[in-house]
Amino acid sequence: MKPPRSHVTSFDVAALAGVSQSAVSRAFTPGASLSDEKRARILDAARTLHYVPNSIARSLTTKQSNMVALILGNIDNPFYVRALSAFIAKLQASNRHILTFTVDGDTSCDDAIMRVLRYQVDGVIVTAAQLSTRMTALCHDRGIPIVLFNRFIPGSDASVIRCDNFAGGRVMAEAFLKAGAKSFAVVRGDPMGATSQDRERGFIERLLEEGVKRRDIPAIDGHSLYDGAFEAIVRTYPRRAMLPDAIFCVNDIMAMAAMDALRETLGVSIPDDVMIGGFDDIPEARRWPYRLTTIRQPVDQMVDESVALLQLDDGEAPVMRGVDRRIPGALVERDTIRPAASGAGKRRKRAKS
Amino acid sequence: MKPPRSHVTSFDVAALAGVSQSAVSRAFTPGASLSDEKRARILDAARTLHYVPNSIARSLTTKQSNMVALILGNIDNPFYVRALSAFIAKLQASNRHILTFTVDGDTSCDDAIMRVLRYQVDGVIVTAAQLSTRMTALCHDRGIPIVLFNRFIPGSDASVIRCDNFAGGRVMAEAFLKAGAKSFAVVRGDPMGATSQDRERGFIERLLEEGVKRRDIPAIDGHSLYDGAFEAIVRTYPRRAMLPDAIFCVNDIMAMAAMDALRETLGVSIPDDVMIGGFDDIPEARRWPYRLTTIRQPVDQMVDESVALLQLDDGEAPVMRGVDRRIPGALVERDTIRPAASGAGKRRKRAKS
DNA sequence: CAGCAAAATGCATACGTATTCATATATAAC
DNA sequence: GTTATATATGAATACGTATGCATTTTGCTG
Repeated sequence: MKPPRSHVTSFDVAALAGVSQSAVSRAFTPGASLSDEKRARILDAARTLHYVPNSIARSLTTKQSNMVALILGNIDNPFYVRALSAFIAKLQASNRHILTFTVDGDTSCDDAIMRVLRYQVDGVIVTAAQLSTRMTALCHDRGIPIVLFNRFIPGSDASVIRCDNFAGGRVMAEAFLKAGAKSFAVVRGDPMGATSQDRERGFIERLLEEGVKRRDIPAIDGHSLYDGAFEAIVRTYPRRAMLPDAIFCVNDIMAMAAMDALRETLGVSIPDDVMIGGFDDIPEARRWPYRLTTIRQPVDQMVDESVALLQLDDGEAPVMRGVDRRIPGALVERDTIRPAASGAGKRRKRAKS
Repeated sequence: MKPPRSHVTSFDVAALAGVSQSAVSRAFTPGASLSDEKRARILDAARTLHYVPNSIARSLTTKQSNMVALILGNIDNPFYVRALSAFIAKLQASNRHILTFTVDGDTSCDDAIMRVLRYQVDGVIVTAAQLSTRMTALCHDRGIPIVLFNRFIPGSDASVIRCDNFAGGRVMAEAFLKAGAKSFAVVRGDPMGATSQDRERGFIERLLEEGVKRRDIPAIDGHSLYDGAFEAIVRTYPRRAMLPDAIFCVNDIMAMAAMDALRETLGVSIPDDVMIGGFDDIPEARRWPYRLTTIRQPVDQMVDESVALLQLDDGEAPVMRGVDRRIPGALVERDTIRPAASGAGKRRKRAKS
């Protein structure tokens, strides 16, 4: 029925334009030495033949695939969707192509890397997934740069770009203290993940300085999921009297889950009965009925720096390793923490941000 | 510093294992004729040399890149994130790789297709983006199957898999009618998009049958965005008295926006003061405080059928064209439409779904 | 017009694998 | 043991492009 994939090659175009195949190749290579007249004739011929250069063949000779692998876990968290979106836009703008993988329990990140290596990708970005140091070594052997986005793997020499989670945790504690909170709790994500740990540790450190006892800051496991946090909150606080003054959730989806759970099951009022703090500043956080006070991760800047670290434009540069860039986040004050001034005041509408 | 990308090739492995390069190639090709003893020796050699087959070179000879392009617009809508996630999982499971593109106003879908064609992808899936018929022709010429996910482009012979949007609209109207609604409004997305139009048309058709006058069903443009719908609702209903009995939003994010807007600005109670219907059944729709009654799109089934239509496993099959598969959605009854029985009753909690 | 640098062009080859074809070896049938 | 058949193996080549090198053409200076 259909012609068996009739491929138009640079030779066909060359024949039609009356030039050599080399000339055709040069016509599609910016900066190559070729007269304008000939280039025009070639492009004309290419158009009439519907010729499209074959990137696969190109990659074979140049050893540059122009592809970047993006390995993501936990796509349920809107923060990583936001990051994904930013990565795609950024890489697409520089004419790069994105090979996307998702990993979870079943498909380990190492598997994904192994498959990606076959494609000679120019770089690998890993977000929200675990990665063995053996794999980073394998990538580095082959000269493939790899950067961890908001992940830290002890003992690995992979580069990492992350928000300053520790400092962010401290800032959140400070905000609670200023608002007059005396009792606290923290809802953490993956108890083994560096991201969750750092935020929690920063938070606790600041409270300890204020004389709060460590055992008075209970940790609740929300597993970085909406449902996980919702159920954990319901289980932990069956009665309103048990609530602390302030709950720090190490990311926004869990904060939203906590708010939903507390309002639905106990009918509590936020921030009057209990204050809530989040982390990430996902788009949903600013919406009614949440208007969540949170720490904003500068996603775009983090993405920019991640891509820059790949050094895609300089094929000869040695791969960066061991970089650990911590970018500060910023407190976004909305309606889930009482304003500092008013001692125990009424809820007050704040300017939209 | 670093060795200039020392690539271990099948020749190196062949030399170490004392066999020909052909044998190495066969060792990595399932089903190839090769003795077990030799295969084992080759795999051993490959392991010690850290050899990884080069898929680029492989693709060049086989003309099968094992890559599928995924072109997505409107990644702000969680429904498409959900679809993306399903596509990745599905394709990954069959050892396929995904080339991801996002398009919006700036980068048109046609541009993305042009870039994708260079990579000899085995198939293209387009979700939530416009596409010229010229491009589908170009793909078909090259034997590349292309399927539109929840899009319909009149005059194109690209295959499309979509939810039965028209029928879904009718079902939603039916649900409103059963609940006793007498006045209506519809919040639409892209007024030119077939998806939005079909849902709206189905909805209206059913109401016309009931004697409702067309001019009594005002359309509000929400642009398929949370913010767009929020503002449109606020603008359209400055006073509670102006509200209809029921508002059908052609997708869930706009329904959530409508609920947020109405509750925040007018303090209305849903479904007592106004009933809301959505479409998609995104994960957020079932959460408190929404618990949205909506039409569920069977994402997984739609994704499965889309991938099946690509016929990736049969390189010789002629590309399917002109298929238009409409998969029915299902009404998910939650708390934003009053139960049918109670004439104009109190809000009643329903079982979690 | 000579002389020379710079640009333009074509030829030939490399990139790393899959696969066809021919040959060698093992297996089966009688 | 002999022929027929299936299987294993290697040599050689194709896939489509980029690029180093040699050669020709152009442009420019004196």
